[in-house]
Amino acid sequence: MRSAGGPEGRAGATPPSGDGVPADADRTARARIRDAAVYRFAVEGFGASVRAIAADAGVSAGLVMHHFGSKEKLRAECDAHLLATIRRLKRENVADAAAGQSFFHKFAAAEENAPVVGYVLRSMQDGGALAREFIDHMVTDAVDYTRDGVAAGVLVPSRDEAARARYLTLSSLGALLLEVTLSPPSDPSDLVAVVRDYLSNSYLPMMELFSEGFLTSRRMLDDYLLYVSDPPPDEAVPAPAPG
Amino acid sequence: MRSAGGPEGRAGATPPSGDGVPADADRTARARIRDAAVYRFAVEGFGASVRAIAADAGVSAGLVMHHFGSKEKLRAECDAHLLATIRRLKRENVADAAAGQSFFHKFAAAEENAPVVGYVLRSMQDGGALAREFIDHMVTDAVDYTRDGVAAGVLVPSRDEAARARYLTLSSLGALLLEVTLSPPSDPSDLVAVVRDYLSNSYLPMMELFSEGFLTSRRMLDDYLLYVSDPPPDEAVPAPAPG
DNA sequence: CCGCCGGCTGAACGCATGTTCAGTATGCTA
DNA sequence: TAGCATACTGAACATGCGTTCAGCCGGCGG
Repeated sequence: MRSAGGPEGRAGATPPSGDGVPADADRTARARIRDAAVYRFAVEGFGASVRAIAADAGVSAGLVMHHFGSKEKLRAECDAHLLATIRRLKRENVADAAAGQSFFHKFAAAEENAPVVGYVLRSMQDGGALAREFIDHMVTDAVDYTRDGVAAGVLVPSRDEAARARYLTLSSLGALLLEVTLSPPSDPSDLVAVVRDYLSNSYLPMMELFSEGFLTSRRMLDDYLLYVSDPPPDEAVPAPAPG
Repeated sequence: MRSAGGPEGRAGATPPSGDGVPADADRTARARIRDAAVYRFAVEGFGASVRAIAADAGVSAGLVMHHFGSKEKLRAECDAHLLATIRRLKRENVADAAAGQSFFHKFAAAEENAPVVGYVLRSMQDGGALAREFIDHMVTDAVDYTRDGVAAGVLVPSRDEAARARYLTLSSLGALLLEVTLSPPSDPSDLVAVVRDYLSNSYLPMMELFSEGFLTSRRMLDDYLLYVSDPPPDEAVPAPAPG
């Protein structure tokens, strides 16, 4: 399919593609490959074959190697591109982001960036560098948001703000990751639907927990605080789990 | 290594292995293969090769096929075995399990069942049937525990106990999964150390959240409750995220 | 006009995988 | 002792993978 230098050849490839966002056919093969890779990686995970990606982009497998050198480097470029996209989306939405979760909710529930969400989730499954970076960003943001919230008096202060921010972020993202992994959408375009369902199902318990707590007494917390302020002599590390 | 019918041959294989828990060499090859598979799967994930498993068990790859038919069936048997193990451990510890988390904390922090924990985490990463079953069990248990806790007056009641149990379970397990995926132990035997570190780091924020909540006012919760009791006419599904 | 260079293909290579198979050794049964 | 089922091996097969390579084609500088 698509013999080298056919009727249209790589029309419009060498000259700058011109205006705005070009249609799929009218773009650099390189860019098409990258986008196809993002999509395939999001849908199938990073085990997706170079040949499948190449087929999606309408080129040969050899060309992928020609442009990117190796599958690993291709993935690295996808990671970089995704990180840039996320940063842009974040910047665009920072205005109406009130709480830490908020950005992610809006972001993940938006139809148009299903591939981005899928890719990030895959990266989390994989433990890649992107996931680490993404989560660090989320944690940093959460620290900022909670600081503001505490200052404004709408959030309860914590004895260890950093630990709380990390805990809340890991819980939110981890739960979502687990949910999506457990019941993956049959059609990848349903990803956002699954995400939205999960978010709407967890909203009530989350709000209850955030507003009313879970334990009726402070005893376990106080016990723990007492415990860490005066630990038993034979143990350096605070504690695994008193309860 | 270990040619067919060497000096010791399959000594003690056909006759019942006799008493108690036999040493590694003195056991059915079939059992050795299964255990090696559990270990490899836990350490490397389900991409671990049949040859590697066979080598660990000290047999040829062909024998694995002879006993299990296919890699898939081998994994199915590992799943079944793990599920049985988990149920046993649960039964043994049900006595001193007070809260929903408690069992899992003790279970995951115990040195001896690192392979079990690793295998379950891998299964969650993979989205396999075992993970679904395991989590369903955890959720069911959480429902029971919270019912008891609410009845005893130590836990705040929820407007949707099932949803809360699921939310709490997915959050706990998801966060742990994410943490381990993000910074996997270099030596697989360090798994429980990583788990223990994570648990001790999240204990304070968790206790704070459970005891003191996160939001200082009930407004968001009340808004949501008002919203679901009288939803806007153009929308069937409750809500994605008001805030 | 020529030659070159870069985008691009299709076939091939090397490797790892799951699986098959013919064949060997061993213990049980008759 | 003969025969048979079973445990087991080592080589081989088929497949899919990432990657390499010789070569085609077309635009562009001389």
